[in-house]
Amino acid sequence: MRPPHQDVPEATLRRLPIYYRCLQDMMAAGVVHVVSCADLARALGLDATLVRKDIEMTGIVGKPRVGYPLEDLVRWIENFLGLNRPKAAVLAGTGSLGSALMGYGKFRTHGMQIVAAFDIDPEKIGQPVHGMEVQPLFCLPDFVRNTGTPLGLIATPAGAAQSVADLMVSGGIRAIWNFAPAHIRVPRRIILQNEDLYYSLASLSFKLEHLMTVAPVESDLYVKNN
Amino acid sequence: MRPPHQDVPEATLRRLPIYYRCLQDMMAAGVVHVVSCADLARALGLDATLVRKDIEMTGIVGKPRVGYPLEDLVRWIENFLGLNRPKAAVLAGTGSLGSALMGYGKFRTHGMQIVAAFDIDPEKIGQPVHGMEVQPLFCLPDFVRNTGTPLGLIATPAGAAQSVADLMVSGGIRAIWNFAPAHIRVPRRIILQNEDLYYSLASLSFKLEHLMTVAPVESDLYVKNN
DNA sequence: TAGATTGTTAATCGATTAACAATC
DNA sequence: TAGATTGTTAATCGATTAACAATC
Repeated sequence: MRPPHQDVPEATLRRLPIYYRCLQDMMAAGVVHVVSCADLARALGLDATLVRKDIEMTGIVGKPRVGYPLEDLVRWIENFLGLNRPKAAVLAGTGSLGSALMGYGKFRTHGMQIVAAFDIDPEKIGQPVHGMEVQPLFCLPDFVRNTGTPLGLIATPAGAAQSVADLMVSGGIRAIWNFAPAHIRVPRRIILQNEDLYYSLASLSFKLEHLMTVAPVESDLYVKNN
Repeated sequence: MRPPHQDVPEATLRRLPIYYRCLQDMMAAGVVHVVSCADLARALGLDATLVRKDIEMTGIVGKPRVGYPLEDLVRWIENFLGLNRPKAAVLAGTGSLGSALMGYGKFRTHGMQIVAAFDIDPEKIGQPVHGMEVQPLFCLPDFVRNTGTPLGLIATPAGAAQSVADLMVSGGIRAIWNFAPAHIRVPRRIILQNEDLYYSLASLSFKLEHLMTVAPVESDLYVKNN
């Protein structure tokens, strides 16, 4: 029962879900019932020691010479990440993106359940979106307070993001998942995760221009001359 | 004209777009026309030296004692990341997410333009989505080949993601931006960027359970006892 | 027993931070 | 000139990789 549960590196936190999906796929395939770090590393093109360290963070104890029982490992990661304990979430903004988020049915089995949706547009308020009635935005803080909802999703236009974040914070939200293309500021105690497509696009754009040329031989020579 | 344009750290590539947006906001506010690394660092809660190193990667030369002309800096980052040279992109999958992506009008001014949309559903083919006629999926490879489109977006269900990726690769795509919740494999030369919400959700879930308690004093004592 | 794999400790590598010299 | 900020080099820190001992 080793894990400190503190200082789990961000990088580990990014990789564990990848292992999780890969292991689930293996389980679905049903070919093997035990998996070693080397197996996982090979499947994902990673270093085996890195995989082992990551997996150790979950606290599971494996069997030398054998590996980890596939199903056990899946459960440990699931439990470690909390994917089996869905967090309630409120959604602000029911445009195309917000609506798409509500349609992601599998969020519930992956740690989150959207329990209410809010919008400022009178035309949308009262209308059902994916079977849930849209509520007026000003009701959001009270809803968060009264239900103790820990997580808020922002899927508004950029201009509204900061004020919506403030509303969430005023209601006592603990974490914000921001999909609006805007930089928002929140108190230090709030967990903020930005899912900004423009940020992703920027690095993709760079790579496409610069990294992409795994150049043919002549060009390689040219490059070396620099 | 210093930058190697090779080995730009991933971390730098993630932060530059953040600076870019912040600087644009400053420009819009119009209060200042010159900015120092310390200014930027303060605005974003980062270390000033870190900001300077990142900015140096773009190759811009600043003035000691003064800083960087705001507009110049914006242009340098923009040019460095290639945001001013839109890349053509094809979209596969025109469900709610794909449709939302097509609706992101500002992609064009941020490095990407969706030039064609594909789907396998006969009901969607031929229909317009955001003013663009959906084409049958089997036409995708030829389209990519004939137009030299460098970038492919996958917004299909998980089950279809790998085969769509294969189609894109067969057409000669150079980069794939994958929004489907699935692990896909591509040849090493292809740039692959995953935008997997389940991965993000997993780390958010963990933080919500474990990191969130910036605990009151008694709890702090308790934690120390571990 | 022999050998493969885990668990753990040490070495390496890269990114961040700190220190300082150059300069407007 | 004095001082703030850039540009650059050195120190620190953390994550990855390598080495090895423990174990089934």
